[in-house]
Amino acid sequence: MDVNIDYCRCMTSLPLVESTACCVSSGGAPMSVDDAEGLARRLKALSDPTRLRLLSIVAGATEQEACVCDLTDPVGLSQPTVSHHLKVLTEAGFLSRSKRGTWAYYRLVPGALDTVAGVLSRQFAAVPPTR
Amino acid sequence: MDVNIDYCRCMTSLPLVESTACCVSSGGAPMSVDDAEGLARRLKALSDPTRLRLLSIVAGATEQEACVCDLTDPVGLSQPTVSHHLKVLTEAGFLSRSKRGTWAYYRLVPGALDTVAGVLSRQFAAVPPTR
DNA sequence: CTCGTGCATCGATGGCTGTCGATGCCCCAT
DNA sequence: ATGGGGCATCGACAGCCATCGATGCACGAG
Repeated sequence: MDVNIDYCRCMTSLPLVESTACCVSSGGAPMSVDDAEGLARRLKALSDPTRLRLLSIVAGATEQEACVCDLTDPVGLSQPTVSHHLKVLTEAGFLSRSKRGTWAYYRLVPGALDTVAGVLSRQFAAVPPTR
Repeated sequence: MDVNIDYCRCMTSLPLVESTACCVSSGGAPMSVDDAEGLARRLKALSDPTRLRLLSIVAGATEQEACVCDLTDPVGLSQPTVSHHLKVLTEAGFLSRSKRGTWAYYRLVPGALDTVAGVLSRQFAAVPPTR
């Protein structure tokens, strides 16, 4: 809001005189707002110590599968809190949930973490000054 | 707090009777609390759409370098807010700051994002049931 | 020296979020 | 049918955070 179009004064400064202007011609287009929000939402799901530990426990569990009762004690939090974190991770696409009998089993979604890691590596690769 | 050691009843259930126990023997040790907090802190710095866009603008800028006045208009936020975000990214180790004259130039710290991406890929690699 | 400019910091504020106890639902065993 | 246990949801609450205007600081230009 209040997008004051007064673009840095880059366009009004003399060329070749870099010491009097802080111009950046931005070789590549910046990340789109939508892409940024999507990636940020997934990263936000990962940016909690408890959730990271839950993921690592599930990843290291037998058959890469764990139910809620397996997770409350290792992380030392209440069952509602653990359920909440698992829901966040599931809605972010990192865990899948399958209910069998009275238990709800969570497992890693294959490739979900690698996808985020790949975006982090690629999206922000510094473009060498070859252009 | 209140670590009630009542470990799931896994150890008290009969072996081979999987349908009456939700046991998980957890092949690999879960992520340590310290590691989880450290990674979570770095991911939290990345889990904001504005900060992701700032990183991408810096990455795409000429010489991979940009000052604050280059960044306020593209993201459409006030200068104090942009300064705040840049500080967060700098303290998390993703940006470096160098002041030249009146301008403060920010640039990507080489390898910082790749390190986080690598941890995400490796730390949670599903251990195949080979043990 | 003085003025203007780029930037960081401060204080305030509204919104989000991690946590818990209480509760309700569903499924299984008896 | 009845009881119990696993789990999700609800409501509440405290702490954190993104954002802003105002202010202060440092540096360069005149």
